[in-house]
Amino acid sequence: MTQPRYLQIKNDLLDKIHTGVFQTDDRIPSEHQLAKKFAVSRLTVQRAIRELVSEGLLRRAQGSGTFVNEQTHRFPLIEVRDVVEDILKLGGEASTEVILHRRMTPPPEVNELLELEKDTEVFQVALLQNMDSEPVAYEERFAIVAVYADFLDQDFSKTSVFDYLAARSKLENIENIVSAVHPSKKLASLLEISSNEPCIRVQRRNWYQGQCVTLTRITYAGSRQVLGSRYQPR
Amino acid sequence: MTQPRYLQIKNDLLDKIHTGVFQTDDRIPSEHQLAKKFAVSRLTVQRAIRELVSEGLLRRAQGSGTFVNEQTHRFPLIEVRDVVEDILKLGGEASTEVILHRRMTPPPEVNELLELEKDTEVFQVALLQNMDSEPVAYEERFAIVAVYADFLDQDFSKTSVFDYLAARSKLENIENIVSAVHPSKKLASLLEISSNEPCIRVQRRNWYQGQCVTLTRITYAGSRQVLGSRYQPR
DNA sequence: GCAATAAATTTGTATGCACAAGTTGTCGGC
DNA sequence: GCCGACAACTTGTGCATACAAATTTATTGC
Repeated sequence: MTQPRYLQIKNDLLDKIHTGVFQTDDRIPSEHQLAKKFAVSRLTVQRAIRELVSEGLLRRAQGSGTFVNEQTHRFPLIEVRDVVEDILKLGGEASTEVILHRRMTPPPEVNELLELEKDTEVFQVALLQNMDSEPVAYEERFAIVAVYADFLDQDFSKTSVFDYLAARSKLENIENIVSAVHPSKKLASLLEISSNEPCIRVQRRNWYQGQCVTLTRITYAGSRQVLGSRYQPR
Repeated sequence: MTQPRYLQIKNDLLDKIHTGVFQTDDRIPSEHQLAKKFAVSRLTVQRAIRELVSEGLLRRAQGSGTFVNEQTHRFPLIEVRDVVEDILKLGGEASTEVILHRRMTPPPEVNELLELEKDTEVFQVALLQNMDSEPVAYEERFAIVAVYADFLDQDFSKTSVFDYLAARSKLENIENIVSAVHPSKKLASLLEISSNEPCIRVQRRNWYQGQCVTLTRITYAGSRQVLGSRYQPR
């Protein structure tokens, strides 16, 4: 069982990167040089390199060369799915209660996050996610009117907001911020927890064509709620 | 400015997947058929397909065909890096204080998480991560003695634990759990926060050869600390 | 010395071909 | 009816070659 040549080359490069023969920002030998060295065609070398580029270890610039990226040892800590999806996976019965669903002028704090001018109107939807009729998360979303014109026509107790957005694939850049907070009194009562119970809050912003188009804040119901993931590296 | 042909093909396939022309588990036309349809060489089609495979949208089986994967709309919410790395990126001055560094018999609760027999010894290290001499996170790690024999020889105030583990590449399966907690009294005093302040806690377990080999718990110092990421889909 | 030009280098895209290897379905023989 | 042999199909790997496009380096003209 011999390894394909492009894999041999890929592993050789990988090794040189990991052992420090190639340092960050070094230029690696050109495709032509590598092809000669390994006695293969340029295309075979290119395949090895392209895979390493797609895996983020190398970057290349036409006319200039191929360079080593900074090695950051990063891997996904959590992946975003729909809350409903998560609940269903756990075997529970999910239901969604629509608390708010309207057009409004956001408070200055939200305005700032959405990078909007003053008094611009946005859509707002607030949902309470239940599992087996027990609240698990409070979800609040703001969306730019101009981008999501049919927002108010949606029935978010059936279609998930996530699906609605994903179907339009208007996600260009996503920022996620996770923090721990105490819920406000109103939120505590909605989630049926003490206002002294620590909660995870996930704030997400999506950009489309350089503009922030949605703001989402999900607060999970206290310490009985965790976010988890499993991941196989390589 | 015309798009490369392999991209045109890729986008055409992407579109057919998103609009449901190709459903989950459908077999898409063979490379030969697509090559004929688009009037390009097989390699050009192959490149489009290979990229979609590496992005997880398609899967292929030699001799059988190329199939559509389930579309899960998932993307990384946060990525794990080293706390020290994070701090350095923010521009502050990072330092690490080693609180504990020893061999011990873990309490039953840790024993269970590591899936160990009673009275098995493990290495324990506890670190306090500082930024500009202000504590930002408390890091507690347990490692199986048999796997990490040279654990105690490491100076974790210099080499990060993450690097130590990554260099040995003994990570086969990783589980992450994020929760919100109140710190214990001892922890609150170490982190110099009130014990009523909500904190993010990340618990990570790594498996190697089917066995859980490390357990890590990082508690971030209260609400002045958040986890974030930015991500470009596609 | 400086700037425009030209040449060399390097990656980007694409074709056509060839053979290997795995999978599936068909056809015969029994 | 069942099983093996075979053919057809599909993906996997690989070569030689060509030209385009971007960048860097060398050269030329002033």
